[in-house]
Amino acid sequence: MRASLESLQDMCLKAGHTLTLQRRAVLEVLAEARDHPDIETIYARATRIMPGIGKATVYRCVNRLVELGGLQQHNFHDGESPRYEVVPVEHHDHLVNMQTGEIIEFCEPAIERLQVEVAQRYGFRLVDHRLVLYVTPLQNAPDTQ
Amino acid sequence: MRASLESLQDMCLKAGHTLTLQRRAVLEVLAEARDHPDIETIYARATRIMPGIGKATVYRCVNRLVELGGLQQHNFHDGESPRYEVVPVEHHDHLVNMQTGEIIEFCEPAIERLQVEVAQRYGFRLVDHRLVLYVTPLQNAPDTQ
DNA sequence: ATAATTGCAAATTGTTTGCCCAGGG
DNA sequence: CCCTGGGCAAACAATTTGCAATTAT
Repeated sequence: MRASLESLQDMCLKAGHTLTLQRRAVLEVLAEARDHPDIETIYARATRIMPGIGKATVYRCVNRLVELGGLQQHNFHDGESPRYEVVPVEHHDHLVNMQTGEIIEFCEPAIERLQVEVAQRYGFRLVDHRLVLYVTPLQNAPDTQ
Repeated sequence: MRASLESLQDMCLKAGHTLTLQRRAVLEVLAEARDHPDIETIYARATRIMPGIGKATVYRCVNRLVELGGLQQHNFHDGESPRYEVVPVEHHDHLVNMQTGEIIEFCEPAIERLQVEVAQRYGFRLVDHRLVLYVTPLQNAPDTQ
């Protein structure tokens, strides 16, 4: 479950932003994405809804959403451009299938609890975290680089 | 515990690389760093050991080390340049003090075990993972390291 | 109306590459 | 000596910004 298109629009309006056609297009793309797209992909999809939209506009819109806290930036792959995901209502972490690039969401409460514990052990309060598991399918017996 | 300067030098020699003065400087910087420096920092430190070293040389050397598997790249902060760390002998994860930027290493075997379990639950084999905890001091900042 | 926003192109930033010379094994 | 590798500057790629024209409220 992720934030709806309406809640993203609300967020923009509350921040005093105008709901232009291009902004609507980007928000729609983001709200419907199930695959953690990068800017290039978001741009391509937004172009289908709003032909002629500029890439700079997409960058600006995405960055604003991130600042507003409605969008999360991920760095799943070193050296590649960041991926984006509308902040989910219920938290989850990610599993990256290195064979296909597919990204799977999961949540393991036991891990979440342990993270809080570790932070406390060092005298801190856990504010946020990133956990990404890089995996390969079990049936294949791929390399062990 | 991390790989020693000597083991890094060995790694380069075995790969057929020359141990030039500038390479020695970068390796020394990396072997001695305790703070996950970025390229700019590595460059600055290497300059003190080997004045006149070019930034391109630092990039080349660092990238080669990463390819050889002797150096790890981290993306602790979205939008900032990557940080580097000599591959540690024993695995650990990281805790980022958001107040100071300090990076603390930790290892929680229970979390490690659960990660393998989660991967299997989805039909995968865990190849690698990234876990970063973003934290703030509870009250008074205790010492670590 | 009027303040925000767009598209474009130019500017930045971070990183890589081509080239020709220098130094390590 | 040969070949890797260094410095420099130009090339690149990704992202940001300035600006005049445009659009939402």
